[in-house]
Amino acid sequence: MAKHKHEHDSHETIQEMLRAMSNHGWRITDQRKSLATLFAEAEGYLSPKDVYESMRQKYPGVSFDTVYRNLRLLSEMGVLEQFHLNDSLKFRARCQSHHHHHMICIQCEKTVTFEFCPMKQVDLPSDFQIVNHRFEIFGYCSECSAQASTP
Amino acid sequence: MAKHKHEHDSHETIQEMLRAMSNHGWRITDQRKSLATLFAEAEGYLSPKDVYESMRQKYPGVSFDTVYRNLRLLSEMGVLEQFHLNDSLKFRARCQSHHHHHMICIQCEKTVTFEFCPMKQVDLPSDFQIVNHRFEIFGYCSECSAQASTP
DNA sequence: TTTGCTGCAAAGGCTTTGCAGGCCT
DNA sequence: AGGCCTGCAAAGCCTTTGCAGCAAA
Repeated sequence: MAKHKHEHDSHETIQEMLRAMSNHGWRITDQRKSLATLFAEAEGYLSPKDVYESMRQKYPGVSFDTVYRNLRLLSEMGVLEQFHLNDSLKFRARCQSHHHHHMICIQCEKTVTFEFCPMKQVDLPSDFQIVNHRFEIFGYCSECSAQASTP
Repeated sequence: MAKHKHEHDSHETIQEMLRAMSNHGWRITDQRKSLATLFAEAEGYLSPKDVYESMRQKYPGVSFDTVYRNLRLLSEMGVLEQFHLNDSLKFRARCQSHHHHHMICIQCEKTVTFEFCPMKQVDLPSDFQIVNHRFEIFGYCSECSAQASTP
């Protein structure tokens, strides 16, 4: 049941991503379908290399520059978001639903969502013109801390 | 008076940085003195290139790899902190005094400190083991927004 | 059919590394 | 005097770009 729900969500996400590309006048190629599928099913962050390796399994002929080109295009379009984790660039599907923040596991790099947003509480000098903000909590998710405590 | 105070702070910071290096058994070279001075006096973030350009004025013979080596060593030691701004790596002197967060001007890259920390308020799942957190607010500082509104 | 997209290859940045000589301690 | 640090040079990533052929619309 949970599994079925997850598959449904992934399928929705894939369709959304492909629709977004189409709306921007982009062509839907096999490579881009692979890319959409990959990010819709990913639970954490993916590096360009991760993306290349994964795509190559389903689509052997893919090249590195195509990966980079599409990662960049999708990021500029707001479908993916970039993030620097351990000094290397990573990507994940941007959460389109509503505003929230993440806890990020520094071991497996999976993310856990929470609703609290500090911007509602913070009191700031009025002469600073706010554009956006970041708030992330780093640590070990339940699975990784369980592993660490059973050596 | 304010100027005098600032100079005093810079001087303190330089001494702290040099002492930290010395405590770690590192040698105090002219290049490292330049580096310490530069970061103690900088108000915002500096890229490796910025650092190289600035150091070269006071110390013409400096090389790029020395800049990188020392930036890395100082970061690992906790004297400097790294940050990705506009997709490029930047450095600044880590605030040693007390815990706080920053507003960062996306134009001039200067930072404004504020005391509010969201970790006191946020309520999280107990099975996530927190290690650290980031909270930054991006926008235009008073000077840059004033410039923007007078074209 | 018409562009846009891809793969190939090569170039371009940024950062790191090996080495001999010089400087800090 | 000894060993760390530097500058030079070159290599090593990671990422971008030019180009001809192919594929989506």
